[in-house]
Amino acid sequence: MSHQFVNSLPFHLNRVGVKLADLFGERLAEHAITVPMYRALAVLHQEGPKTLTELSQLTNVELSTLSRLVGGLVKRGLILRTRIEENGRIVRIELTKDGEDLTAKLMPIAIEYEQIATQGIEEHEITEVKRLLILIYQNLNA
Amino acid sequence: MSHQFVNSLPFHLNRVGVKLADLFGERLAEHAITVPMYRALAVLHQEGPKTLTELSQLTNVELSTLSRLVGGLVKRGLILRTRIEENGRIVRIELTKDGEDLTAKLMPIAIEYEQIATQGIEEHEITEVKRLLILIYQNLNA
DNA sequence: TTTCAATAGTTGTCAATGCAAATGTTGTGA
DNA sequence: TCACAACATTTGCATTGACAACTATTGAAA
Repeated sequence: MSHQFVNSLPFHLNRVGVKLADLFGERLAEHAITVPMYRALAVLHQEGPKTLTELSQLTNVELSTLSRLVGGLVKRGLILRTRIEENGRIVRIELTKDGEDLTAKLMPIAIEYEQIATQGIEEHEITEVKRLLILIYQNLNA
Repeated sequence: MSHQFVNSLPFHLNRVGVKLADLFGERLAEHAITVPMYRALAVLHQEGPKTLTELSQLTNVELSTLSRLVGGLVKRGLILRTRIEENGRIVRIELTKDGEDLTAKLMPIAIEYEQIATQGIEEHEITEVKRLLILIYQNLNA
């Protein structure tokens, strides 16, 4: 069978990814939060304090973009950014109480959209999709 | 189980999508083509002439962005853009010979990356992922 | 038919993004 | 310990991209 762009994996991935981010982004906007911001908040909530580089890798947000994004969240009192004592280059990024509270309010919205997305699909099928997406990611990084 | 962002479907989708676009985009850059440009070219190649709105829906590129993107490709002689006779509002967008030729050269690169991405994964598993991504997309549009 | 709403596309403006250069800090070999 | 490479983050600058406003054309109601 010849290659058909509109049936390719990248096409389907992009289409779903864009749509999901659009919908979720609309809802986040009510809280003056963007999707990349949410990614940062959610990772910090789940994984605890991180350096900028770590956070960049975990959120797939480019370093310079993330640096400014974090700056904004610091100004809004949602994030704390401190140079650590042991190594003056490294920065420790963590949620404040306000940041934790806001993230806790936003997570149900994320869950809601994940539920909408996976309606009528078996739990084990979603698990399988995730497993394959992890494999694909590993392939791309090899 | 509590919701874990770094195990959520959106997380995996975004991660793979960004990585794939990065890698493919690097290769396209040698031809002065961006990923959104390639999407437009590939859709036109596969589906034939389209209006701007149709092309926007098929490529998931925003209208105003696409308008300028198409403008650029017209200047480079890869695309033809003509107002149709029956309806002066509508624009007919199609590949030129040069556009067809270039797209034919780029498609193997897309196929190459799809192969890299799916290495070691069974054909039927990829088919299944695509099927589920289509379902998810439908859920999001309902 | 005339007016007004709807449609299709383009352009103005400004925020978001990313690369590359700059800053500041730590590690390392002579 | 001194010079310099490597590292972590930030900032300058130029591009991209999106929303909203605008233009042009068509359809539809009065």
